[in-house]
Amino acid sequence: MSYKHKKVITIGIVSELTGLSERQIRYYEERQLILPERTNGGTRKFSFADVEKLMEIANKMEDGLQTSEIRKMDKERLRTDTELRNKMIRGQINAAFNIHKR
Amino acid sequence: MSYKHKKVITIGIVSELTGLSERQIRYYEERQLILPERTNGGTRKFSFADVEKLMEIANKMEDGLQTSEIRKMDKERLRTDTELRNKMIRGQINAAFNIHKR
DNA sequence: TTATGGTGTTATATTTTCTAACAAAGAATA
DNA sequence: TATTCTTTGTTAGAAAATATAACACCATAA
Repeated sequence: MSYKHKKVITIGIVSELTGLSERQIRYYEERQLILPERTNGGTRKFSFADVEKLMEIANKMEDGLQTSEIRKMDKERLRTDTELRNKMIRGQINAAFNIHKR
Repeated sequence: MSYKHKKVITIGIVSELTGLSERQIRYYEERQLILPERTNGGTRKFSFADVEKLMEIANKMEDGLQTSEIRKMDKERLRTDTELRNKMIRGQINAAFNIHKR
């Protein structure tokens, strides 16, 4: 996996990188906006991608959005991304078949 | 700075990523093979580049090298790299002057 | 107005990390 | 060979970092 997505950063460092309080970070996890991994002992581990995500969340919160709205946007984003990916895959499959058809 | 070089990983995670014991990692720092940063409280922070470096160190140790020899190789590597960079810079400067000379 | 959302703060427990010291096995050196 | 040095494990105790849970408070939504 890429360095960007590897979960290796503890919450104190994430707090420094994002400017968010640990309280806020834990709350956003509770609201399912981020999903850190855990050590065996239960300590949270975040990725740089999580850090980026948290900065986006901070921006949206500043714009007056609620966590529930952000959550919905995330889900919607996932849906359209998945849809697009599937379309592209179907396109590739069709192309592969058509090449050999004529 | 790139994710690869940002110092954000604590020693326990580094230990997991590299397979080295915390004792070994601290010892290699003592021998100046790596230079982690510190939090205000004194906790070490490593980068992915440090993790890569540690894997190289592990290989060299397996080959029977001593930390002092690895240290020398590092210094030598730094020397030649610096030398090469300076040569290239001088080359660029010369090229820039020559272009305008004729 | 009342309920919900977001965050700070506090308390207490647990986990993680730190340094320092001692021991031991193997490698290098006198 | 005898001695010193290198590397690593282990232990102990302190300090730092993180965890959860609860309470309070203000702002905003319903």
